[in-house]
Amino acid sequence: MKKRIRIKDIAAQAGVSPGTVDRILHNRGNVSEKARNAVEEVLKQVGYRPNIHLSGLSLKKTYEIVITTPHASHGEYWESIHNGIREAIDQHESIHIKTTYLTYDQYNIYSCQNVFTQILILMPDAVIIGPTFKDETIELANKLAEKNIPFTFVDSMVEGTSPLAFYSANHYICGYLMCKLLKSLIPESSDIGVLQAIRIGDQSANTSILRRKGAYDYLTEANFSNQIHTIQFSVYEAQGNEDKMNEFFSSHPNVKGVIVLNSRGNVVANFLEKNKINDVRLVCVDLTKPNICALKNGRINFLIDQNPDYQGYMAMKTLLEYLILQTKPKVENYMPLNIVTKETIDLQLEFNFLKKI
Amino acid sequence: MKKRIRIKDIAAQAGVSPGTVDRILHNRGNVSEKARNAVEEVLKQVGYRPNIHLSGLSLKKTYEIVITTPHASHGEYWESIHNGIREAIDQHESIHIKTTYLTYDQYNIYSCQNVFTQILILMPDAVIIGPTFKDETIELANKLAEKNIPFTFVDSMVEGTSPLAFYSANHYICGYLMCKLLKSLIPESSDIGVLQAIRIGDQSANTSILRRKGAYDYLTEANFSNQIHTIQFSVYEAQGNEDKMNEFFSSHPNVKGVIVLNSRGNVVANFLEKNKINDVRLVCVDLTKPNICALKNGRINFLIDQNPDYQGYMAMKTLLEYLILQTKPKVENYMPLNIVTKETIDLQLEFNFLKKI
DNA sequence: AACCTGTTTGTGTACGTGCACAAAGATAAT
DNA sequence: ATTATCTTTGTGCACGTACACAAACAGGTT
Repeated sequence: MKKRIRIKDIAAQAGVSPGTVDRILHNRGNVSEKARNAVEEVLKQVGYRPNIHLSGLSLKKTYEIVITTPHASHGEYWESIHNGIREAIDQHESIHIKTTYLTYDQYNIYSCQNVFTQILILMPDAVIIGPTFKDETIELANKLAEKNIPFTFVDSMVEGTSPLAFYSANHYICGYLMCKLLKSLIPESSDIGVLQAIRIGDQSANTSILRRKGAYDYLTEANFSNQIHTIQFSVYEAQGNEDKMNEFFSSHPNVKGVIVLNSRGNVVANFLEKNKINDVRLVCVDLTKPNICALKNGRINFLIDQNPDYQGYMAMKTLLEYLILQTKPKVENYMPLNIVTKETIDLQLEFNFLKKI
Repeated sequence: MKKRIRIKDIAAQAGVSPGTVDRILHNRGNVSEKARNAVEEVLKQVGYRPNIHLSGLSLKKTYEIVITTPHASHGEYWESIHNGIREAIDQHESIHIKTTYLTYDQYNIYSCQNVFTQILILMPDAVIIGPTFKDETIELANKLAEKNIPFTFVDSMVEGTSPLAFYSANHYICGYLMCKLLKSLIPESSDIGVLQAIRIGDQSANTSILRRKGAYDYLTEANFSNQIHTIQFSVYEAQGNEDKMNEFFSSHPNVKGVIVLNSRGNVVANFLEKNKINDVRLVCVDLTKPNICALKNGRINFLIDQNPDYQGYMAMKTLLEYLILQTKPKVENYMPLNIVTKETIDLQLEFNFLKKI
């Protein structure tokens, strides 16, 4: 049981006052070469780890942190990320934090541009970004970097930026896995359907694209010789989707398995339910309420959880520790992909809830 | 952004001094009815949540906590539980804790009895129990309850005891799930093998028994009409096991899938590898190094993770919060059962590691 | 009333850290 | 040498909580 090392101890060992050590630890300047060297020498030896909860206790500053993601109302996925962020703040209650949630319409590029402009005006201490539009995100990232404002990504990473860290599912592996699981559920002779959303504008950062690539690569590797059909899907027009699925399933009767690359798996599940199509297996992503429902009633066979709450939690935690302790985190962080079934869903949900860590 | 409520605030509102509030919060006695009522009234209204990290700061007491489990050397499973326990202690660094690890041989009842006697002599402030022998555990639990020493279970719960909480996988569902997954991997016509360890003595708390029940119940529900064969397995005699498996697989050529109810799935995997049996699928439990290896090389198809590190973490965290803040936790806590495959294992491992929460 | 005894209440300090402010040196200008 | 200015260093307080100790009160006995 080794004794914890304090600022006071370091000061004594280096032959200076605690104040001087504090100035060095926080880069406040006004320290002589001599003192700096002495203290840094000691620091190297002892491996000082400050206690963030006590730091917060006497910290005067209030940190302003902006969180920008698609509107949470567009799905519980983003809500979970927001919950994780709040959890991290709760845990660091001794630190004064002012959060501003600036969400945008993920299907409207102007909404996103507008919000990103606001962020730069606000000049926050840090930013959490849930990206959608690639070019806009890169521009924001560059401007933040210019101003030395640290930022983290949740949900996905955008190439060409230098975040403090990102927390994302590995969407490629996710797609790969979905197809592998689906294959184990359907007859050898069956075709496969791949459902994805239609997007307005060009956003190549899109998670669905990575998932799709993973899915196709799996099928290639597994020498899948039957047909693969794509279903395009609009997020807005419910009736149009109904028609499209109707047409799809009647013209492709040999499709016995479908993967849904976005979080709207429940729409397909409901369609199958309504039309009494009982021999089509479904593998989907995201533990949204309707998806959970469809998993429980057996329409969805496997559901992949990307741990959005944990993403948000870590994105915020990382920022706070960087702001207060200058801790440099691991940059690339891929979430575990949890495979959830009818049997394990309740355990999974309870866990996520009590992940009050 | 609601302001945090402090002891001082409560005191002011109740018209007493902070010292009095403190006495009430910590049941130190010597408080008049009048003062107690006034303070408890305020407490009801404001919902005071003390900050455990600051409590630790001025706490004089050193808590002695005993952890008793099977030897960690018997498998990385218990080591993971121990790691979780250490993690919780790390996080509450401001609290003075003295831990004593008293491990026993899980195949030797005398070893267990011996260790449990020692615990009672030590008179610790709290105990974490990883149970194996049912009767001995019940006796220990009763004696601890008599002395008002709180305790938590990890790995499994023993009926007839009243722990502060337990953190365990739902072994029944685990077995059920294993069979369900295995079924999706093998031909319709295949038989199934169920491998379990031989135990010395009678321990009906055994996790394997619950898993087995789950497995059989699944097969019944799914109207499985082929044969189910049991393989008995000794943990000690490696050569004997080799012979047993040899006999088993040659006399049951129609077994194309096996579930292993204990953590030694890798033994079967290695046997299949060595004997070039390529058409038998395996579903196993626990992310031990050899199991991970067998998963990666494709011999094990699904591996179930019971989150042992999280069990240990919560078991310790719960005790600390009870000791310091008198927080009464949720008693029954079943871990999520994570289904891990070749594709997701690396993500899962990285996550467990950085679960530095 | 004066004293003792036991109960109830209030006050003050320590814990580790951040930061404001005072003190002490150092350098330059008069 | 004195003063002013700037740099470097040290000191002390606040934060929220636990706990030791002192103060105040109540009741009973002489």
